[in-house]
Amino acid sequence: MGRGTERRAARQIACSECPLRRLATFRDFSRSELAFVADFKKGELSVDRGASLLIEGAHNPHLYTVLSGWGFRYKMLVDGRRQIVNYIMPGDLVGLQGSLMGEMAHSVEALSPMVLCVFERDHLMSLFREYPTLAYDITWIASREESMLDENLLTVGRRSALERVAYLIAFLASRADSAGLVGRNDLGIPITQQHVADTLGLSLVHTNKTIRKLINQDMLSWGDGNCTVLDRKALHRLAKWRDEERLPRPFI
Amino acid sequence: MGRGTERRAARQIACSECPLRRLATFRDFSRSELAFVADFKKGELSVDRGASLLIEGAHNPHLYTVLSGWGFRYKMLVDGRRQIVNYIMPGDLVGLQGSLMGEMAHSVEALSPMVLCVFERDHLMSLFREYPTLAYDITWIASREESMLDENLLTVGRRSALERVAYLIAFLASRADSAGLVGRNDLGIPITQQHVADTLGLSLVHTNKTIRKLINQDMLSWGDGNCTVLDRKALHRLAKWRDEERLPRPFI
DNA sequence: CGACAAGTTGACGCACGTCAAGGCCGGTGG
DNA sequence: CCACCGGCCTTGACGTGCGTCAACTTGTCG
Repeated sequence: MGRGTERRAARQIACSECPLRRLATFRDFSRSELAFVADFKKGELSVDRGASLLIEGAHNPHLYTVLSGWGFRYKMLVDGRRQIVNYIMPGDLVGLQGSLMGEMAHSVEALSPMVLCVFERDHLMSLFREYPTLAYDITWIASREESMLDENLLTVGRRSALERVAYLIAFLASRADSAGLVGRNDLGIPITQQHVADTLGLSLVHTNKTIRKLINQDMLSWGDGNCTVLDRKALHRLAKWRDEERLPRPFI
Repeated sequence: MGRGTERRAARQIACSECPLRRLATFRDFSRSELAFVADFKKGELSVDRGASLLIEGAHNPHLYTVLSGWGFRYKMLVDGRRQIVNYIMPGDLVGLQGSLMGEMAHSVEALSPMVLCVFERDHLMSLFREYPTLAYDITWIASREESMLDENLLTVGRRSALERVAYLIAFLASRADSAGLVGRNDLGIPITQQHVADTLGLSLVHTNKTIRKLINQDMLSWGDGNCTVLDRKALHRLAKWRDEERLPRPFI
């Protein structure tokens, strides 16, 4: 499928005991919804850091929900220029676009070891038929993705390099929060400066110099392929951040 | 609601006679689907060029489908920098994100006189409950929007100014095609160079110089707030365009 | 020990931004 | 009728934020 090892494991976590569902950020399911999802789930997929989950142009019979780990979606031009389009973390739905439209229009790669629930795309229609509330949730999730992309476009199109970096780091930290990735012994955001550059439309060198400025101002620290936020308020100020109300969100 | 006049008109076009539905690009409806949509529709909205349809931060009780005309979605930073995030044309759904998540995260403005079908967002859940095929369509539409945004991000982040302009014009021409806007006496794409600049993350002056290069190479022409494509292949080549399969698409 | 991935830093160049001025044209009002 | 204005496009001169090139460091893995 791609570089990096990968293996399919038998089901390890029952949906009823899904650790994500306990988090305050995610909405509760009715008993029957839970039963449907448990049946919808066909297995689990574990991949290493660097593994390709989905590849642009391919047809993939599966749909995933991230159980743990980080990843990113990206597109490439023929000559190798890469644009990271968004990041993926626990609770996110992966591969919906391919399920609906056939061919994937982007690739997905793991930033850390990941575990994903596997669903079959052929059963998606039955979800829509039998569980309108879940169908609504899926649309909600797609719509949330859309609004993240809008904001990322604003960032790449109209913010300066310094604002862009501040925004991106604050954005990732905020999402990590809401996905319940805080108190754990995860050391921070598992990205390299190359990822930052490819997300923000900057060169690696200029990205490095910009990050360094933020480090020198004690807004964040960088080490070992890991970024940690030290002064979130300062980042928000720099990035002209506007927080949105954060409602409990759905997840499949 | 915004600048520009605006008026609500009584229903003028019955869904069963919707001119869009006759186009090859849109999928056919069953009789009962059509009946539902006809009932879902609460009226029509006509606005002039320059009118604001939706405003960032506002709550709007409506959901729209574009019947005719062009518009665009945009976001702004506090200091006035503007980023156009996508364009809107016949057959597109407008305001879904606000319907699902409450507050609008972007604004929408008309590029030409527009007519829109008005739906009430409170009835969206009943659509999901009673017409899973329509719910599926809505999700499909959201997913299509997502893949357009992905591509726009790639453009703004990784293409050069010349590639960006070529890509954008080709993109708009292609969408206009598939929305059935060709043979009509519409003279072209109704945008100003300021719109192009705000879409591509460029300055107005540099945008102008870039467009001029394309005009001098007879790839397009510009006049009277209107852009016309003269050599689509050349634009595609320049933009490193990849065409996607174009399936019949849904529309509500 | 070499090889490679990730980060760092300085020197230099260019693609783009900014500033400034002017042209064209349709609309409005004297 | 002309005078004036504002929206849109155009062009030149000049400045700068970011890209490119190149070299070095550090850590890790074999």
